[in-house]
Amino acid sequence: MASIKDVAQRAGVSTTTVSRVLSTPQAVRAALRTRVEQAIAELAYRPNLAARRLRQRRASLVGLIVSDIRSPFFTDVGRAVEDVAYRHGLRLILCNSDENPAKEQSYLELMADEQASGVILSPTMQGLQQLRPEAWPFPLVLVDRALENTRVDRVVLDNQAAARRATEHLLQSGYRRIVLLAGAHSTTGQQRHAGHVQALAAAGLTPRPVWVEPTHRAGVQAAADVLAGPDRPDALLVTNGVLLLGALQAIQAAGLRTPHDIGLAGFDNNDWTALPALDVTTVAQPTYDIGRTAAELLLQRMQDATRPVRQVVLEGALVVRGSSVRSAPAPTLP
Amino acid sequence: MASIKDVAQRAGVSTTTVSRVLSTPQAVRAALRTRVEQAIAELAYRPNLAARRLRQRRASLVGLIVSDIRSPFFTDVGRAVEDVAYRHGLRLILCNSDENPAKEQSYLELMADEQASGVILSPTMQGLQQLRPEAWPFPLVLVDRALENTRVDRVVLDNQAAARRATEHLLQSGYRRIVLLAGAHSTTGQQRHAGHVQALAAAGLTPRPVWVEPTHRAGVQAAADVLAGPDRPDALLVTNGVLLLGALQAIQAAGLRTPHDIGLAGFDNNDWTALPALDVTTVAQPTYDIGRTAAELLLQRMQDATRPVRQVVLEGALVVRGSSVRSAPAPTLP
DNA sequence: TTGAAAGCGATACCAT
DNA sequence: ATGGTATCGCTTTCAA
Repeated sequence: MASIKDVAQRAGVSTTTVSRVLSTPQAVRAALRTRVEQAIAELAYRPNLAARRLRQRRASLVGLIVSDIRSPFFTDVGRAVEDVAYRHGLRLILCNSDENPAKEQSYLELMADEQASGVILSPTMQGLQQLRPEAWPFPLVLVDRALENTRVDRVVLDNQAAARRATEHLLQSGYRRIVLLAGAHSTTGQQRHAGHVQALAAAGLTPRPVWVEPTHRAGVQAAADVLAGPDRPDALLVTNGVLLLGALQAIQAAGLRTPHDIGLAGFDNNDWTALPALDVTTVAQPTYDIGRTAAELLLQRMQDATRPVRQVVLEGALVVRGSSVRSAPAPTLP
Repeated sequence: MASIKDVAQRAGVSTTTVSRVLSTPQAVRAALRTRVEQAIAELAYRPNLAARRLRQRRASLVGLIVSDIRSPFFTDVGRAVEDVAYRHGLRLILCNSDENPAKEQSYLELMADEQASGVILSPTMQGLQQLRPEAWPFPLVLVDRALENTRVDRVVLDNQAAARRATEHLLQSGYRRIVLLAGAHSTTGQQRHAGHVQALAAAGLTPRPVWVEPTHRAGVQAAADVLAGPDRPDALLVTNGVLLLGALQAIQAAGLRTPHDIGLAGFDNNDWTALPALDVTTVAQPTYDIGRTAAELLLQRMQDATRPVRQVVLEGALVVRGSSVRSAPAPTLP
């Protein structure tokens, strides 16, 4: 493995010059620069990152810690972050906390140990409550989930508005006994709950939220319980894609059909929701924009640690499909 | 940021002793060790990984480079690899090549730059053809995709047998005009094609393979073309989960119903395939086992570079559901 | 069992 | 514009 010394020797210059060719080429005379570049090519030299980091005391590397790597939402966000990072010569390390606060903590420590230049985090609820951004040696940007009073850059969906619109849509379709399946342990679940309650209140209706662990299994079980219980709802609104699939599974297992027997709408416009046989109404999130914006916020923060904290709020788009639209229109409200 | 010097000073020992407490605690007298450990705790000391790597010339870190981060197959594999790596004090870096040979190459170089201890790779076809395992400074284990004659450890599915069984199942259900939608640019697609052809040949039937880019869009398009073309097939077999969803989309868009109008089966037992309204017959892969085995092969190779190359072949399980079973049984073959 | 000191490979300061 | 040299923080001989 060739080192900077070997390159210097071969080019007949000092290691300093080689280093400069690598970092500030315009500071080296063209003739010398060419010789160095040739030596680099001939030796297939690659700088030792460990040595560089040791000296510079930071790595050209950003971390993305997500709560569920399987979610298309986060893979899309990840792709956007990677695109931006790559264009700025930063490497991306992807970590999956799996909704586990201990794992999340461990990955944040990994990032500190690796001397990451910055981290984008989709925190667990517990992690968010304990989060002390200033305690970490890197700038932090939150995505998807955040608390109002946390003093840290973030980009989130207008969850409340999106849930309100989805609920209003269900009401307009004539559904009245709506149950909300809300993902537990996340701020998004709470905010979507708030928007849902808001819309119901405006219509003079009482909310019926059910809080569910954000797993497929739990989604199936909770939906099945609700459907089998007393006063079966005439519609379900589900606050994330995983639970939405679970709810649909339970609906079909119970022999019910959307939109007639039951209305259905939910967050995350995953591929399968568009299948004609399912045709599920969803709230589509601007996933790529979310990731791109988060990466940009991080880059700006890396350049200026003192700039004011920014929150970017993006809008979701309601994709109306057959699962929430009854052929016979509901009677108009008074 | 406290360094090993600070710890040594506080504990009244040399840096050598601190280093030993960290790596070989039993080589330090209990009394001293306790003092050092206390100093470490008081200063919240964390070793500088860059310095350690620079000295040791390798990182306690393994890479997993997958071709599609969105696939549940790879996220399951990733989880297994992470579990094993974590238990052995190794960190995992997850990379997504996105079926792009250039990205794959770039990530392999990243791993070399990071001085990774080992890499698990699901290669693109082009990457596989050019792959020179001995050219990398780390041991390599292939998952999911491999060529017979590559001299490298690997763990793969018995793709041919699985495709043969799936095809035999379709034949037993009475389907005769079967079209195979096969993912292009992958050894798995080719091997599954081979198993399919084998089963058809045994039944005296002519294969009708269609090679498709492994994206959702391309899957929809290809299936739509096949369904609208002359001599419409009576069944589709699809070699991966992404294309399977696309095929189902096209089937439903064409107003066809499984299993009567058309039979359907495919690889990857993704969550949505179990929805009663879809009920798609699939080949389930032992994803966690694949990941665990790959990680174990890598660890063994890291310990002994000279051990013979091993290939582990795992079996898939055919999950028969309604999409491929006609209510009226087919006439028995002669 | 413990410590002194060399050295890993790069960068950054200070000369020239 | 270029080079000499100290230095980043740790591990690893080697000696005691």
